[in-house]
Amino acid sequence: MTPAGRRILDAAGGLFYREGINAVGVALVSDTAGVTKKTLYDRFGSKDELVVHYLRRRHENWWAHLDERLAAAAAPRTLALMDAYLSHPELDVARGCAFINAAAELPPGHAGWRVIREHKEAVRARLAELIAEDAPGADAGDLAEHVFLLLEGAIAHRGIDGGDARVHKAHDLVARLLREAAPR
Amino acid sequence: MTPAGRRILDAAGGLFYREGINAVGVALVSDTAGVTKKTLYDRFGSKDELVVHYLRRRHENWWAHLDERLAAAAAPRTLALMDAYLSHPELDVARGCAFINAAAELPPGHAGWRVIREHKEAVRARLAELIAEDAPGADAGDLAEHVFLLLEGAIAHRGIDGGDARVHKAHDLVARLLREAAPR
DNA sequence: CCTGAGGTATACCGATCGGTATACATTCCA
DNA sequence: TGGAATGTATACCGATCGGTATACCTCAGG
Repeated sequence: MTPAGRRILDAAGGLFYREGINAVGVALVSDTAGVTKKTLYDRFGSKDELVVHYLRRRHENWWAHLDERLAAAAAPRTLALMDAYLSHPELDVARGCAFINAAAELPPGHAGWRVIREHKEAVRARLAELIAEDAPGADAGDLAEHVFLLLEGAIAHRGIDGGDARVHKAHDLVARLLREAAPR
Repeated sequence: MTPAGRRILDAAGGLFYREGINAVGVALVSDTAGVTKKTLYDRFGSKDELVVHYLRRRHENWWAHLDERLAAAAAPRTLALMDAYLSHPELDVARGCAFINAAAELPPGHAGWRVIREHKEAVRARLAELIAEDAPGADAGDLAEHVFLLLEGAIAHRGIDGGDARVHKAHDLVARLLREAAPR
C-alpha cells in the first residue's frame, strides 16, 4: 500500500463511518486525504472497491484491538470482549456499528456484503470460543448466540441512543448469564 | 391527506425501505407514485419532510399490526410481540428494521431521529407492560431491557443474514427467560 | 358563476455525482 | 541512464441530485 493509498483509506475510514457511505462523494475523500481524484482511482479503481477496502480495514483494526484486549484480560474473557467495544478508539458513540450501518446502505449484491457477513460471523465464533472457556459445562453454541444477540442489540442502539448505557446493560446481563451457566 | 399524497407515501414507503433513503431520489418517488414532482413538493415541502412522514407512517402501520396481533394472542403475549415481527407484511427479510436502517443514513439533527427514538422507546415500553403481565413477580424493567436487546439484535441481523433464523432464536431464548422468571 | 384547491406536463436551475483525459513532475531501480 | 511507478494539477464528461417556475386543466362549494 502506497503512502497516498494509506491516506485515502484514513480519510475514507473517518468519512464513510461518520457521514455514511452514500452521503460521502469520492471528491470529498480525495480532498480530505490531500490527494487527487486520479490517484484515488489509480489505487482503488472505483468507489465500490474503496468501500470494500474500507470495510476490510475496519475489521482488521477492530480485530487487532480485540486481540490486544483479550491478551491482557483475566477471566471471564467473554466480558473482556464486551469491554473491547467500549474501548475501541474508532467507535463513535453517535454512529454505532460501522458494519450494521453499511448493511443499511449497500445495495444487494455489493461486494461489501461479504465483508460484513464475515466480520459478524468472526465475532460470533470468537464469542463461542470465549464462552467455552468461561463456562465449560454449558451449551457454548446456544449461549454464544444469546450473548451475540445481546451484544448486537446494544451496539446497534449505540448510534440511536447516543450513549453507552445499553452496552453496559448488556455487559451486566452477560455477566449474570455466565454466573448462572458456570457457578463456581 | 389527499389521494396523490397517499400514493406518494405508498411509493416512498417501498422505495426508501428497500433501496435506502439516500439512494432514492424524489423524482423516482414521484414517478413511481404516478405523480408530478410539483405535487410531491406541494404536499410535503422537501425530501426531509417526506422522510419524516415515511418514518411516522411506518411506525403507525407497525403499531396497528402489533395491536391487532396482541388483541388476538393468548399468554404469554411477550412472545406474540416477537411473532408480530415475523408476520409484519411490510418487513422485508433482506432489509431488516426500517428504523435502524434510517438511523444509519440520516445526518445528525435530522427531524427523523426523533421519530426513530420514539418508535424504539414505544416498543421497549410496550414490552415492559407485556412482561409485567407474563411474569408478574420479576423485575419487569430489567427483563424488558434483556428481551429488548435480544429483539433488536435479531431484527438488526435480519437484513445481514437474509433470513429469520435469529428472530426465531431470540423467540426461543425469550420463551426460556419467561419460564425462568415466572415458573408456574 | 367563479374561485381556489389539487392536479398534470414540462422545462429549467445550480450543484454534485462517479469516473475519465491530458499533461507534467518526481523517484527509484534495473 | 532511462523507463515504470507514483504522484499533482486541472479540466472535462453525462447523469442525477433536490428544488423551482410557468402554464394549463378539473372540479367541488359558497
